[in-house]
Formats: sequence, structure tokens, C-alpha cells
Amino acid sequence: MAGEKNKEKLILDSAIALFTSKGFQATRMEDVAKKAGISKGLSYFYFKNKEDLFMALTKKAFDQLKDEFRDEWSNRSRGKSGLAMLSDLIIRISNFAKTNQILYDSVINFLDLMKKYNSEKERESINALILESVHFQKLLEIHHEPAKLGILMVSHGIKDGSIRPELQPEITFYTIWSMMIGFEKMRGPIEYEAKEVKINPENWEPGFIKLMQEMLKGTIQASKPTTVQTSLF
Amino acid sequence: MAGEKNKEKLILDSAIALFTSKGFQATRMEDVAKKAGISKGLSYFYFKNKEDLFMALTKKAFDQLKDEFRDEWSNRSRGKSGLAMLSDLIIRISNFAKTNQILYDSVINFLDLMKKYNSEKERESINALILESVHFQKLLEIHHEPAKLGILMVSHGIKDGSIRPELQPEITFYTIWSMMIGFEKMRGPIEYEAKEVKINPENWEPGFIKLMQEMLKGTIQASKPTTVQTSLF
Amino acid sequence: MAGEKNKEKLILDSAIALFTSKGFQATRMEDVAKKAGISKGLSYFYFKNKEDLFMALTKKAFDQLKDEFRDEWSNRSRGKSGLAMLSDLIIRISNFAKTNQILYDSVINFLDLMKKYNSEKERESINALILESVHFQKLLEIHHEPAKLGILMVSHGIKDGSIRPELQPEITFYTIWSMMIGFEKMRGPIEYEAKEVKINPENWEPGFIKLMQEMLKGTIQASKPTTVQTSLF
Amino acid sequence: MAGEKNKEKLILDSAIALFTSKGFQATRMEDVAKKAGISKGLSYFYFKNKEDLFMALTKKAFDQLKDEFRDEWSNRSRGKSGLAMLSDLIIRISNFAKTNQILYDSVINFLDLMKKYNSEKERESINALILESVHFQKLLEIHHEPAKLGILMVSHGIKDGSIRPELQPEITFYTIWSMMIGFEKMRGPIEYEAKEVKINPENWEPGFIKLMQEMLKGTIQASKPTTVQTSLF
DNA sequence: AATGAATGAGTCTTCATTCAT
DNA sequence: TATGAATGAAGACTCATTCAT
Repeated sequence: MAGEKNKEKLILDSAIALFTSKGFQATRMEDVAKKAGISKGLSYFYFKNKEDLFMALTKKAFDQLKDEFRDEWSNRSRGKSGLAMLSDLIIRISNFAKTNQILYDSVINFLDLMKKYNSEKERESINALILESVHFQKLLEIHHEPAKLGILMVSHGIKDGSIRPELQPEITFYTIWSMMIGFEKMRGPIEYEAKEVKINPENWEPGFIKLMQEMLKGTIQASKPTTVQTSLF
Repeated sequence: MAGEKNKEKLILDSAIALFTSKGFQATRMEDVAKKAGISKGLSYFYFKNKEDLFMALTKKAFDQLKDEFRDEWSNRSRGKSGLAMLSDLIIRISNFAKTNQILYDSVINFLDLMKKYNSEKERESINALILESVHFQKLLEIHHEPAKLGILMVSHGIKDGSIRPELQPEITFYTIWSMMIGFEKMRGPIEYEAKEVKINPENWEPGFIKLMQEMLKGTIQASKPTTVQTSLF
Repeated sequence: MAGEKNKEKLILDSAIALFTSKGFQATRMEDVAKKAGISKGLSYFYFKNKEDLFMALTKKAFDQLKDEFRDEWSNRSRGKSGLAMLSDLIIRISNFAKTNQILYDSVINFLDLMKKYNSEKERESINALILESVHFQKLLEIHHEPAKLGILMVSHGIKDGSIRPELQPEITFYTIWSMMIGFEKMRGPIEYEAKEVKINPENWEPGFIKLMQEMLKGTIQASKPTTVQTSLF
Repeated sequence: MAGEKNKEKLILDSAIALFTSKGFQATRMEDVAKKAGISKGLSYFYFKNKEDLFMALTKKAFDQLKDEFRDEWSNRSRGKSGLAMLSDLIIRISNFAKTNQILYDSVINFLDLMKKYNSEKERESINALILESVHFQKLLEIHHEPAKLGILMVSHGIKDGSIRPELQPEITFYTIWSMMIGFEKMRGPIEYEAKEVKINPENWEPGFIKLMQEMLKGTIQASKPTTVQTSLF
């Protein structure tokens, strides 16, 4: 699997594959190096330590996540409504989570980290190696960028009438964002409970999106339904 | 911290305290025992291993969570609407998460576990000690009980007119449940981003609940506002 | 498996079964007690510790072994020759080893113990609990009793002319005894090597006995062959 | 005790010394490392686990044992008879056992292992770590090599007339091999019993060898006595 | 840049044994 | 006699990290 250059990317890709299949704890630095086709020692040349590597991975996750937001946001120029963008964003995130499991997980992990980081008492319980990581520092700066784009979408939706005008953009977006995160978390148990209740991951998604739309939609929207489920591909 | 009897509870309480402040990984069984005022060996007498202890803790978490759902559900006899129950449920869960951090976290962790458990490939990546735990086995049976009550609340809301009649109870409840979970996850980052955006955990909650209500409410409800925010305390 | 009395025997039998299937180290005192149908604590009332229990078992082994020797020795009254007795003794011991595996093993283990016990330097490497065991003390007194009977058989054989008169009884018996012990030790590898060499546990035994007879037999014996292989049953 | 290179040998030698004086069970890996002048971790770098280390030691034992057989076997070119070789082999093995106690013990232990390994039911009672050891795998291939040479010696003895022609080489050799093993096992008890019976390790050996010779010798041999007892040194 | 031998702190877990009842 | 909760010493093993080359 070795290449000639950009060892850093090689290591990162190896880590993504391994963390995905075995988890962060269960993955040994040696295996990451081996899969990357380099020596253990060299991994430490590129990444200060295991935590640093994970933070680099998290940084990459946020970058990719932001790309998803940006790509969706760019659709406004083609006349897509704010509500439609948010609806499709859900599908994008859902696909992102499925396709890049560990990256998505690292984003969620970062949210937990932020919770501790923002609590006086808990902050000290964070592994020092994480706090020292340059990638963590960078994340502190950029981790809200995706959300910023999401807020713009809501604002845009209010302007174009697809979203009720009385809604506050920040609160609204973060509520939608919460829904998405919870949606992903519930995939597992839903599948299990499906045996007993009338729900499964497949029929839940459209219902979920419809509910979100009901939550947001303005008067105009009512007579001009979006083509949400199909607009992405 | 030692008591006279019910060592099992003593150990569990000790674990809750330690796991909360230091995390599962960083907590040593020896410390759990010490804090419980007993010997290390006795901990292993009551709990097969560290994972088993964590699963016992998770079981306790689901039991307490179910109590919250049940307590709220019992309010129907006093004429509380389905929508009002769901609104207050959000506050209950939010408080539960704040008051019993590790218990709440263990619930979320269990959701992740279920995701793997339901995936052919990923199932084998689950620590065998977890699968062997009797408490895990029990959890497989009972983990959907809280949700069942939640679904009843939605159904109840549809009957009493507080929730739109066209909504499907299962899908609706799980969507709300997702919102709650995501809401808790976002607390941390929100606090951090609050510096830049017009949002913080305090003003988000009422807005969040209002959005959920908009999502659900029936026609009758519009002219008869709930007393959601104040009904719990 | 519990009885009403003779708990000591119950424990011993339980230990024999467990040590046989799992080995001494791998067998836990708790399991011995459980299988005996009594509590762990009671086991310690009857046997000071695990080593003491093993020494008691070894004592029992020597007693049974002596019985085999004595039974064979009693055949002299029926006119059986010394050589015939020794030949059949081999078969007896071989059967004893197969039927009472752990008892036989404990005898061999005791031989190793004796080796250390007789060496100034090595004696201190013996587990103190063994040396303190009353059963060990008893074994020091009685462990040569079987051999004494064996020596008598050789002497008897010299007298009856079935064994060459110039042989020294002690040396001769211990040499035969050695052969028997080695014979049992080699069973395992023989079975494995059988694939490559013309030998297996079944055809080895008669050849082995014949060789021993050649080693011992006097002139008279030559014209009056024993019925060794069949005389036992 | 540290050297400059070949850490593997360093560890092995350390293990031999420690296992000899304290036994396998009582020896801690940490002590093996310390005596070898290296860290605990490095021991695990060279040997997968304690069992693997013991199997490596056993492999070494078989190699050295084979050297003894080979050296003796090479004497045939100098006109040494088969019977004389076998007689001297006994002395060699005896010396080997005295000089390399733990190595010799490991050989005997391996025989016990083979017994279990060849028994359907008992095989599973063997520690899995042993079965997984590459050294164990190797031993399965080579452990009968010494015996092969021994068989050659018997065959050679039959050809040169020093051993009776009617003897079957395999059966004969394994019987002698058994005698040797038993002989070593009996050393300890003999020493103890010597107080009561007319035998001790010193006067037993020549008698033992003589008996073996009687067992084997052909007619020619009778008039051409071997120089067994003195030929080795 | 690159290697991989070397380190050693860190922890879970087992189980013989005790002792209050 | 009999129980079984309670103890705690003991030890194997892992793996992130370093550093001489």
C-alpha cells in the first residue's frame, strides 16, 4: 500500500481504515504504520502521537464535512430554496456518515470533547496530548464553519419564503443539526427494534425529512412542494 | 464511602462517580474498589469484569431513563396533552443528562453498540466481554422500553388533538428522540460557538422545544397553547 | 455428587477427577469443593491447603500401587514364578497408569520431588506447603514399600530358578521399575512417531516384556516359558 | 549478565538458569528479562509468551539431545559396536540430564505433552499458547530424530553381531530409551531409599548397564566384552 | 528521512486462603 | 462442622513512545 510521497496522507488513510474497522483504542500505531507501508518511527515523525493523529483525522473530517455544506450551499445560485437545501443536507450528511464512518464518528467525538472543554471542571480530564495537538488547536478555530453555512441556508430560506419568517436562524439551524446527529445515532437501535415496531431505517428517513419540513416551512412552501428526496442525484 | 450492605450498589455507585470524572478507560478497577471501600477481588466477585460492570451501569441507566418516561406518561391521567408530555420529556431528558452524565453517556454508548451489533461485519469488532455480559443480554431485551412509552405519548397526542392526526407515531417519536439526543450532543460546541453566534444553551432550549411543537401540533393546539416550559417544576 | 459422610473421601475423589481432566494448576479449589458438593471453606477443614490435598492424593496413589504389588506378590503361593510375577506386574502397572492417570502421575511427581529432596541445594526450592504436609511426611515413610515387594519378587525368582542367580535383587528390581516408568512416559511420543516407525503402543508391550524376560531369565526358564501375556486375566 | 548481541540466546540462557533453580511456574518473565540484562518488553519481542519461551527451550533441548545421539553414532566409523554405542549412550544421557537439568526435564515434559496431544479428549486440555508456539510446531517435526539414530544403533548392533539378530530394532530401541528415562526418574528415590536397601545411584548405573547388555547381547558379544564403562571418558 | 530494536509504565484478572457467622 | 463473602498478593502481557544508527 506504500507510495512514494505524501507519507502524511498515507498514514492518515491507513489510520482511517484501521480506526474504522477496529476502533481507536484497539488500533496499534504499529499496524497503522505497517498498513501505510512505512516504519513505526516515521509515523511519529509526521504525527506527534496517537492523539495527534486522531486530531489530524478529525480535522480532515471537518474539512470534508464543510465541503458537503459548501457544495449544498452553492446550489442557491441555481435557485434552490433554503428549505430544499436543508432537506438535501440531511441526505448528504447521512451518506457522509455511512461512507466515512470513522470521520463522522470523529466529528461526534469532537463534540463531546467540546463539552468537556467548555466545562471548567471537566477540561482537566481531557488527555493533555489532545490539547497539545496543533490539529486540535486548528479545530477550535474551524469547527463551526459547517454550522455557519447551515445558518446561511436557514436565512436564505427565510428570505425566499420557504422557511417561516419568524424563525431565528441560529436556533433553527442548530435544532436541525441536532436532529441529524440524533438521526444517525438512532440508526442502530432502530434496526434492532424494527422487529417490534413499525419503523426501520429505510422508511424513517423520508418521514424524518417531512417532519423537519413541517417544522420549518413557510406559507409559500405549502403550495410549491420541494422534490427533496430526488433532488440530490 | 463504605456502607454496610449491598456491596453491588456500592461498587456501581463508585464506578459511576469515577467513570464520570475520569472516563471508563482511565478508571482502574482498583480505584473503583477502593472508593467503594472494598477489595479489588470483591469487585470481581460481583462483576465479572470491567465491561460487565459498565453494562450493569448501562442497565441502571436504562432503568432510570424508563422511569423518566413512565413518570411523564403517568401525567396523562391528569389531563396532560401528548404534545405537552413530549415537550416536558425533552426537559426531563435534558436534566437527566446533566444530572447523571455517565448514565446518559452509557445510553448513547449503547446506541453505538447496537449499530455495530446490527451489522454483520461490525458485530465481531465488539469486545467479547460485552457480549458475554448478562447485563448486556438483559439490555437487548429492555432497551426499547423507554421508546415504547414515547410512542404512546405521540399516539395519545394524536387522539387528544394536540398532535397532527396524519403523523405516524413510531416515526414521529423516533424523530423527536433523535432531536433530543442531538440536542445534548450539541450543548458543548454551542457553548463554544456562542462567542460568535447568537445562540447559547440557555436560549436554545425554549426555541428548540417550540420548533418541535410546530413540527407536531394539530389545529386545535394552535388556539390552546401548552404550558410546556413551566409544567415540569 | 454429595454424600452424607466421609467428606474427606468425597473431596479427594473430586480432586482426582478434576486434576485428571484439567491438571493440578488449572484446577481451582472452589471447583473441587463444588464437585464434592461441599463448601470451599470446608475443604480447608479437611485439607490444610491445595498442596496438602495433592499429597493426600499421592498417598492414596502409593497405597493403591502397593496393593497392586501385594496382589501380584500373593500369587507366589499358587506357584507363580518370580519372573512371571514381574512380567505381570508390568501389565498391572500399565493398567493402573491408564485407569488412574492422575494417581500414577502423582507417583511420578513424587519421584521428582524426592530427587530435589535429596539434593542439598534443590531441597529449598520445594514448596514449603508440601514439606509441611502430614501426608508428605507419611509418604517419606512408605513410598518404598512397593519397591520392597518388587525386590522380593526378584529374590523369589532367583530362588525358583526363573531368574539368573548372579543378579543382585535391588539393582535388578529398580532397573525393571525404571523400565516400567519409562515405558509409560514413551507411550505418547510412540503413538505420534508410529506414523513413521514400525512401532505402536500395542505391539510394543509384548516385545517390551519379552526383552525384560531375556534380561532376567535363568537357565530353567528357557525350557519352561511363562504365560505372561495371558496370566493376568 | 548482559552481552552485546543475540538477545534471543541471552533470554534463553537466563530462562534456563531460572527455570532450573525455581521451576517454570515460579519464574517470572520479569526476572528472566532482568537476568538477561534486558527489559521485560523485549523478552516479549523475541518470545510470544512464557509458553513460547519454554517451547524454544525445549527445542534447544532436543537439538542438544540429538547432538549426543549423533556424536555417539559417529563412533561407528571407529569400529565401535552397536551394543557399545547404546551402553555409552546411557552414560551420555545420564550426564546430559545431570548437566542440563531443565533441558532434560523439558524433554520429559514434552513426552507428557505428546501423550495428551495424541489423545482426542486430552488434547484440548493443552494450553493453547503451547499449541500456537512455532517452536512447538517445529518440535512436532523433529522430536523423533534422536530416536531415529538410536534405532540405527540397534540395527548396527545386529549387523555387527553385538546384538541378538532376532530383535526388532524399533521395539528394542524404545525399550532401552524407556529404561534410560526411568533410570533418571528413579535417581531421587533411590538416593533416599539407599538408607534401607543395598542400592545407590553409584552402584546402580553399572548394574543397570550390564542388565541392558544382557538383554541385548548376541553370541559373539559374549566372548568379546565391550569396554562400555570406560569408553566414554 | 527512515528504521525497528528497546523500554517500562500501566492494569486487568485469578485464586488460594481466611474468618465472621 | 459448615458457609461463602472477602481479601490481596502475584504476574502475564500490551503498546505508545524513544533513540541509536
